[in-house]
Amino acid sequence: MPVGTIGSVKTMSPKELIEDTQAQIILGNTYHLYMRPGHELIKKFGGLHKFIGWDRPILTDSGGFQVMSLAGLRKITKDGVKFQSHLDGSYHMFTPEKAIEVQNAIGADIIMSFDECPPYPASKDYVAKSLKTTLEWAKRGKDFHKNTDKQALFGIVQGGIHKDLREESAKALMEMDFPGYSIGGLAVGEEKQDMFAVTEFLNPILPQDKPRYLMGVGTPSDILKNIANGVDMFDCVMPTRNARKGTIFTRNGKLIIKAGRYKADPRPIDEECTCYACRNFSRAYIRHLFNAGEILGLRLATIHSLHFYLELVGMARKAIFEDRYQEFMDEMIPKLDSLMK
RNA sequence: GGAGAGGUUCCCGAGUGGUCAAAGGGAACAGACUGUAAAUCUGUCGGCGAAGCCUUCGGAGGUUCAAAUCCUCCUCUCUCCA
Repeated sequence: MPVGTIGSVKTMSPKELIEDTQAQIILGNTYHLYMRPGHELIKKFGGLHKFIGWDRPILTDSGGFQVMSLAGLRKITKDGVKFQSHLDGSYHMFTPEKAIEVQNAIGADIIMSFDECPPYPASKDYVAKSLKTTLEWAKRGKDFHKNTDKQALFGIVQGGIHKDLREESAKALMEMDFPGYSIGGLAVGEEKQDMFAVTEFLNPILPQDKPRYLMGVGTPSDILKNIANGVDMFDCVMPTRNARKGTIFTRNGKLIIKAGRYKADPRPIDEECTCYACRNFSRAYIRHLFNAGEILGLRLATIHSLHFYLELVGMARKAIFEDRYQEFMDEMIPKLDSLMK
């Protein structure tokens, strides 16, 4: 799922997302859309789909991630989180009910419980306490959410890298019976092996017939490995953010387009790729656009990276259906996170 | 022809006796980025393996313990006047 935090997958029009990257669903963010332009305004426009001109599914994150990423601007209490706006310094109270109310107004198809995403490292005591709060908030949010026919509310499994806490979290949420389960609090600085250990551990615990969404992950190889651990859905800013900063993902590894080695390289970003950027433009040209600060460079890099991510998971899906996923991973992973030289 | 200003490390540009291998910016080069306060941030940027040494501030001499900085001549550029 490409990430469009404030109602826009940066540099991409909905038309490009559909035609050039094959995106089926995108993300929005409750905290950011609440702060600007405001959920009431979005509601007046008939919801986020209409406001941004996107008629495919949308998933909104609840603002739980901002509890961590805006740590300097908020205070957590049992009732919720008091944020100080990163835009104008004004104070705003987010409660689990408020997060649902805002998400109801925004109108995404899949919405998230309000959670605390604990930082890493954090003491186990802290993670346990935070988890308890997050579970209470999940219950409160679920009780508050009435629009269940049109908006599927997911619970978020927390618990850091601790298996006992993860199990406690998953089972408590399953008791509440959500239509889908998110796995949060990973890829926040812990060792990769710890992240994979958590998804592997949760795989047999979470229900088979409900989607599992690993929040905020990740690199191409992270995604393939977590698919092997039973994850169905991913979102990550990496393909878009890194593309804008000149690191482009390909099936042969990361390509840093600004590197001098591509100055006169006539090849496309990826010779096997069929995306718009690769069909029409050389590495030399895209590098030139980046070095000259031209917006088109950011756009072409984003088109390619999103196209690649979505193609990659499409290939993974196909490999699963053909019962050769392990083989597929063994072939792809060594290349994916290498640095193209 | 006369008067004045100036030539600094890839570029622009500080620096007017020692703390200067020389501020700052740009360019260049290398990298980071995981539920987006991000078209951002970090590092390198004369040579040698570090302490240190060597070469460098238009050119050639000179003064001084010490010169990018002071003096002499040469050379080139720019501005104004004729």
